[in-house]
Amino acid sequence: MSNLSVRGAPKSPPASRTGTELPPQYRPQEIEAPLYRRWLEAGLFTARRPRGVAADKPGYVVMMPPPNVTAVLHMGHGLNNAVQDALIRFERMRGKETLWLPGTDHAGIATQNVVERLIAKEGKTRFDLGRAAFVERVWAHVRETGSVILDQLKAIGSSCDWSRTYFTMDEGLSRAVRECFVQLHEKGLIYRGHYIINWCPRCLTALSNEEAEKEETDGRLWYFRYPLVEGSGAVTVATTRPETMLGDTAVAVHPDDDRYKGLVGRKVRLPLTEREVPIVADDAIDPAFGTGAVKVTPAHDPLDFEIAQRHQLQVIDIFTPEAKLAETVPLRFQGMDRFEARKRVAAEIESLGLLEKTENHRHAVGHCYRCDTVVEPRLSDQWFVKMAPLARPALAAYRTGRLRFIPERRGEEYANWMENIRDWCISRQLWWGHRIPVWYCDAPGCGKQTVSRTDLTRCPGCGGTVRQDEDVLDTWFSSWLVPFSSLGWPDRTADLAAFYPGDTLVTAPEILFFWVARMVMAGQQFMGDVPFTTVYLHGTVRDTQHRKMSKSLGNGIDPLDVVERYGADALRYTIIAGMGVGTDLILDPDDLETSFAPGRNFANKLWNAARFILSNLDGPTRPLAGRGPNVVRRQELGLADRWIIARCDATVAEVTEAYAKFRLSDAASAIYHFVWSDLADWYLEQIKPRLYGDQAGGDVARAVVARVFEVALQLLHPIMPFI
RNA sequence: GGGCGAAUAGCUCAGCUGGUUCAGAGCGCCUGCCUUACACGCAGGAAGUCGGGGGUUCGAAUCCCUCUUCGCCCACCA
Repeated sequence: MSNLSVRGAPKSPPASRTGTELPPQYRPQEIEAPLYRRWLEAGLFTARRPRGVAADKPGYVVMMPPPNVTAVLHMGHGLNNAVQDALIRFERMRGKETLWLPGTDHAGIATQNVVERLIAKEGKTRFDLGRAAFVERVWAHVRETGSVILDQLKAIGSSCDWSRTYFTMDEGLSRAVRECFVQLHEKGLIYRGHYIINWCPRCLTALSNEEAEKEETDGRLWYFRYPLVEGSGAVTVATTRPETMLGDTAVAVHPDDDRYKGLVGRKVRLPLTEREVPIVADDAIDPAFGTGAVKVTPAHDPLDFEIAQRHQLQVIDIFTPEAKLAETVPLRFQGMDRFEARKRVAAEIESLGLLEKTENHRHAVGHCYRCDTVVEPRLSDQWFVKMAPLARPALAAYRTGRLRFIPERRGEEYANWMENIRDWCISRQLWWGHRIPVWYCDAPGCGKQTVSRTDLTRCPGCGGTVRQDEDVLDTWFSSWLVPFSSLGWPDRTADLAAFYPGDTLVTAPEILFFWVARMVMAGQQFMGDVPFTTVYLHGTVRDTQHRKMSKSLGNGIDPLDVVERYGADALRYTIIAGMGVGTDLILDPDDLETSFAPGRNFANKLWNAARFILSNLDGPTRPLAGRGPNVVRRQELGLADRWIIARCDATVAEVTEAYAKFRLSDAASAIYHFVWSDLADWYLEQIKPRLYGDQAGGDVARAVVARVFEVALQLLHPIMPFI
């Protein structure tokens, strides 16, 4: 907004406002929606002249983090979009061609869960409907409710380019997903493997490492004695999961551990199963933990699985997909829930006199990020993306400064993740999502596996019938492409040429790895450049006890409630003024009045200042700058006039810098103080005698106040666009 | 276990490169005011050993060390 200046040439003669009357009461409800409609009708948010086409106009592109298609607006969205809108409006006012691209995410697990709950009310499961009917049901739900969240974003004033709105399951974006899969496969970066993955026994699907959220939990460490098969004595192992001992196929010790030197190669008899399992030596064992001897359950622990591979151990899967005990365990345990089995196994071991002791033990346990169920490590066939080759350029982008983070420290988290990257499990045992584009030939003797951009009905090898992989892709496998798939990729569209790479990504730190980091990797891989150059990570909305606002805690605030009561401007001002760079926003769900007082009071103040000013602009108003006989000459300005003009210019500079540095709360408070303390409390009071006609200079005061107030409103526009 | 932040008025937080906008803002609180824009307001006011301790410096909320307390991210010690 560097082109704003009090003495700069006025865009429109203030005289045009002469005689305007505002209603005495500030009623945002009556102003905001009609104004928003006018903006839309005028097409003000539609990016028209892409970069390259009109090279004289620099661009500014922001990709909205697409909300889940079933989502309803919460304060997190409110904060996220208030920030984006402030940035996009600021750059738009600075004269850039802006694109703020909105969309929705099909949100595989989340949406499938929602619809499953819906049909559960009819007493049905997805299996009752069958795959095709269930997917159709989800589509129906999406068609019906999918635009709710976007309409809600409009209510808070978001100036998105709605003409380019996308959905991650649109035809075009689905094509992008296929193209991406095929290309990565061709480069050897996608593979199918038999590994231990994180499994949610409630959602019945694999999860990525990021989707299994570690939570520190108070647990227990049980010490079990496994008797030696030959001779007397026993080996004591320590475990946090007694139930898995039913799937043990070995005991492992460190090769240099003198305590067990003579035992390696011998066997123990596994209690409860009477299975004889070997004692093996493996470097992965930490002699310092527990007894230094570890029970090995290859099917249910990643480390144990690796040990099993090194020693060719038997692998026994003891769980069903629901994490109940399977037929591979003694009959009395079969069908038992894993936590019930934990108690039973421990109790039986104890009754056999084989429980040496137990200890309290705090450790991290994975939980499903969608339903919070304790994740079960499970051995299965899944598709993976080899991540190290993708991470290298993404890390380089950060190291070279091409990509930066606000606040800066988040960059180190990003780098740390990139440096320790692990392969990405992308297959999900769900029905809602992009189906994996792989077809298997059933013909005897062929068995060919084909990865294809187009649907197949016949095997390209033998012409036999094929069946498509049953699984769908991780939701984030479409999200990570959004910065270019939403612009038309893989086609070379004008939008893609014009708007890639974008500029700023505004999001919550929770999805730094899920989404942000992967977008950078995909951008580098498929477009040869980062998708954005600045990542602004804002804080979280919390209640007065600093708990994250959530539906389950019932401590949320409905932003639309706030809009209804105090207006979108008040909501937005409160959010932005209350939020430091990268810090959390604390609001009291039980006291909206107090929580939103800053915004509400300020909006009301502005309204009344405007009323006062407009009601006094009844005479012909003179321009402050420019040419002509009417222009206010410098000598005509009084001390107060010169002071408020100086303050206004200083505020313009301060606010412009604050916006440009993403210090939105600084911008908000600078405008607040200018309007309230300088303009309202001092200047407006000072000019009253002049305006009321009993002193000279009323026309000069009118000229000054009209211009100064106009500038203040312009400065405020990114934050409070309606007023 | 590794990495990183934060601690300033009752509450939420500014304070960016050590020094006259350095002890600030909003809310809350106290005292007056329905002064013809606004009581969602106006004029005033009280309120902080800047988490504790040590250091560097002419000078520290700000830099260093240390302790305490909260928080975040990462992690295959079962």
